[in-house]
Amino acid sequence: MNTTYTEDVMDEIYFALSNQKRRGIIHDLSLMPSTVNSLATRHSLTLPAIHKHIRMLESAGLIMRRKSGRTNFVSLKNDSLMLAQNWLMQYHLDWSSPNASLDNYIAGMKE
Amino acid sequence: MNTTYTEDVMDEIYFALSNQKRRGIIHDLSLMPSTVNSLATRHSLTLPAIHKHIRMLESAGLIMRRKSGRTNFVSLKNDSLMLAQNWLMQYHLDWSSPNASLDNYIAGMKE
DNA sequence: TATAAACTTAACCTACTGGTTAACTATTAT
DNA sequence: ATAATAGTTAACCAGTAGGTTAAGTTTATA
Repeated sequence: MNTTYTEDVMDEIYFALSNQKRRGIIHDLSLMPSTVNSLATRHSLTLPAIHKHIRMLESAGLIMRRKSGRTNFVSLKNDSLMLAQNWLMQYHLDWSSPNASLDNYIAGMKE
Repeated sequence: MNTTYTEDVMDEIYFALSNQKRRGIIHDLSLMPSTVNSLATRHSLTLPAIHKHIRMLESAGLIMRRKSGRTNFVSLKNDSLMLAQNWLMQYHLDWSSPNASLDNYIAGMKE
């Protein structure tokens, strides 16, 4: 099983989420779809700038676009967000017992 | 309430997660704490290279280090992972109804 | 038909990533 | 005391991010 493809996608997804403006865009879109122009205005970005963010988000599979006339409607696509979350979820298991293990480990090594 | 500090941390966390090797390191550490050398070997990275990854992960609050003699033990720190997950969680609410909203939205705009 | 609107693309810039090799520091072992 | 181990730091490099301004394209409007 080759997991490299998935890993590359994960890289893209997390990178897309690593920018406050892009997280803001995702937040906006979680409330309702929007246009490129409207997103640019609300996030105080020029059109070329928002364009780049949108392309990144789209390439990561986090959003989708649909053209209607000259207007581009952008909306959230949930699949990739789920992928990111699923990865994080696997480390949720033992969050109840925080960092106790390190001391034990070091103690064990010193014997 | 100023959320900028938290947003900057979020940037760091997600950026840290946007690299396969760093995710691999986190995975390793989720199983047991490790040393810098051991991580370098297992991920086929030179010491300076792994050092940079570790510094990023530490700066993002995802891991912690403890020096014992000349050896550095690295272990997972769960707080930041939780922060990242919490952000993703808020978009989990309506994942049952995927992308139906866009068509409705466009239809609404066209009236 | 001419103009405006809504993007898109190109070219440019500074800063940072992720790796390298080489040199350095601090601790442990012979 | 010398040498090996474990890690850090510095200097370098190609590639990319995230912004800019300017120019181009497609669709709607007056």
